[in-house]
Amino acid sequence: MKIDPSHLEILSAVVSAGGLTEGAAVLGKSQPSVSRTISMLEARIGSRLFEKGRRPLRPTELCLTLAAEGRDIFDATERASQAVIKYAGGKSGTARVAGSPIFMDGVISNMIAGFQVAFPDVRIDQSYGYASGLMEQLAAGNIDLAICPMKNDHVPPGYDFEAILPGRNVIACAPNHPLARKTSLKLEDIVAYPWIAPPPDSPLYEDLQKVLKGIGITDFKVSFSGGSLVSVMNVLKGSDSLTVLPYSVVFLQKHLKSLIALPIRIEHPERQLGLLRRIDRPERPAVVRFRKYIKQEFASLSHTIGEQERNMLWRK
Amino acid sequence: MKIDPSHLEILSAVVSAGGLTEGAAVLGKSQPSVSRTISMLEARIGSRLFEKGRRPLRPTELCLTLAAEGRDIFDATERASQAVIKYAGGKSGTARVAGSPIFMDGVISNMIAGFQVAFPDVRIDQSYGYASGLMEQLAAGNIDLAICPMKNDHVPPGYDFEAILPGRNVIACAPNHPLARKTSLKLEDIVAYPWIAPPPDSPLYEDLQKVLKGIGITDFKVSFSGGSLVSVMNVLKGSDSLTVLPYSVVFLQKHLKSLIALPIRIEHPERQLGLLRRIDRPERPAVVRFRKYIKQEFASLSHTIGEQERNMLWRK
DNA sequence: CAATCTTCATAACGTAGAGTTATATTAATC
DNA sequence: GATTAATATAACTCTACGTTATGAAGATTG
Repeated sequence: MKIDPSHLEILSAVVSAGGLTEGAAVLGKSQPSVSRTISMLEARIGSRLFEKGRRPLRPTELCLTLAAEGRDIFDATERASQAVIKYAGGKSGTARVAGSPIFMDGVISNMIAGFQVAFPDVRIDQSYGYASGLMEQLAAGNIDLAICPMKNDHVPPGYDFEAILPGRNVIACAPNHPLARKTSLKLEDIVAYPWIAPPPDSPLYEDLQKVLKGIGITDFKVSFSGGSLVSVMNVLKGSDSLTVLPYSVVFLQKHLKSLIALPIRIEHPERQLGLLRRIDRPERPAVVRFRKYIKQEFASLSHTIGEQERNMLWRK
Repeated sequence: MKIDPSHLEILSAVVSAGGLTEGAAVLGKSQPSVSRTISMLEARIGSRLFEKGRRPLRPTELCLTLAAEGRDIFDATERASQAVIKYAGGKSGTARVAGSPIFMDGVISNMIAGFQVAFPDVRIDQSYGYASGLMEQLAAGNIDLAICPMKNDHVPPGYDFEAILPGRNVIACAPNHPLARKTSLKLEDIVAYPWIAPPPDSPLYEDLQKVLKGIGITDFKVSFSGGSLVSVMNVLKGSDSLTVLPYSVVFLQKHLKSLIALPIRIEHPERQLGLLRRIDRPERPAVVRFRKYIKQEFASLSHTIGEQERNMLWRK
């Protein structure tokens, strides 16, 4: 015998409310509706649920047993509703995000930490990639959001791009670098030092070349290449090398005293860092929440950088 | 947002079966029916439950959460169904039974013990009373079944009476009574001993008088009256008293060596012991089961008594 | 890569049942 | 016995579930 679970829910409401009228009120239904539902349930199970001809409705033993199950069912649907609300509000679920390694490690992962504290039930799946690969992953539906530099007017069709930070690179070195102590810096000062390069397929590698060419250096020595941010920082720290990194990355490492930017204004790429996603694929709530969180964090970061900026002297 | 619990059940079936078609088969429904139910559920909660355009249907995270609740709901309805089946089969519930004290204590309670072992989830509410009171209790709906002596052709309208044992009384005494050793008993032998009487409102009290009058004793001494069976037996054991008791009661005490019947055939009442119930009130399954159990036990008891009977010599 | 297979989605339609309001019954109370 | 309060019934509408038939699309295979 298959019993309709919602009938048990109704039964439970009637029993705990202490009557048909009150039960119907609790359920937000009319009294006759509930009355008939109970009658049909009685007919179906072939047993009375309430003693006949008793006016403060008296539940039978079987009724109480069934009502207890009804309560369980009510609780389960309630939990389900809450789960839906939580999910729809972006407070649970998964956001799959990918981006260029240096950015993810140097900036995004710090932001993710804050997000996790605020929304512990949202799972973040992070992976790495560069623009073309990221777009493939987006198209294939393997990731929900890409964080990468892109020229604002070069966004391919089918994608949406929100700029969150102007592309801006700096020459970076370890805080104990000889040049860090110099008060006035000349271009000639930096040519003597070896360079560390990001992985050759990274857009930063291209930036490095352009930057050095821009300041007149065509022949430079790359002493290390291919590492992730942590490796780059470690090598910088243990040597006199220089490198080119996004300013935001260096900025966030500053208080850790592991990186500083040399006050030389260099050519900045025309790209902007931004959030890339497929326009056709509906965003899951957790992704929306994560994306907005990241946008807000970057807005705040931009502002902080802007503040600091005014107190600094940059050489061209 | 109110979610229909049966939708969650269906979702759970689809998820655990691994597809719409299999899920529908498990549920005993057609595939389009299940398909549409899922679609409507998705529309109602505003989130996908299965990833779009994936052919081995892949549940989303939210879907798995809801399916887990669906499983709980399924389990609850299953428990409810089992409870109904158990109840309808008379294997759970309550039977309220009442009867004359001596019978209840001496015979019925022994049978109840066996019933409880066989059906531990049936609760027996026992109480005491005599014919008129029992009928009132039946009429008021306070008890389901009365066990009492009644003349077969004197059953009042509205009641059903099933005879289960002919009324038959014996003169009983303790096993260590002086008369117990005598091989041949004469009526004159018993007049010397004091008598114990049941409560004055009991039909047994009337029987006692008739019996004694029947064997020519009009002037007898009642040394104790009003006790229940245990008190009667205790008094018998500690004195040389005699009493009149239903043969079935004495018979069942025999192996306990606490009572014996004197082999004197006395006048038996025209009443029969039987099961009395209201004809208009539908019997709950547990009551049916209990009543049939008692009938069967009495049939077996009758048979056993009949066997013993043939090997005994009764004096008139 | 076309063909095929499998599985899910959609369409169309009948019906059960859950909702409503209005009203009749009935148990409890004074 | 009259009154009151709660439940049952009636009559009707409409949602939604069930069906079968069929279309569409991802997966698989030669």
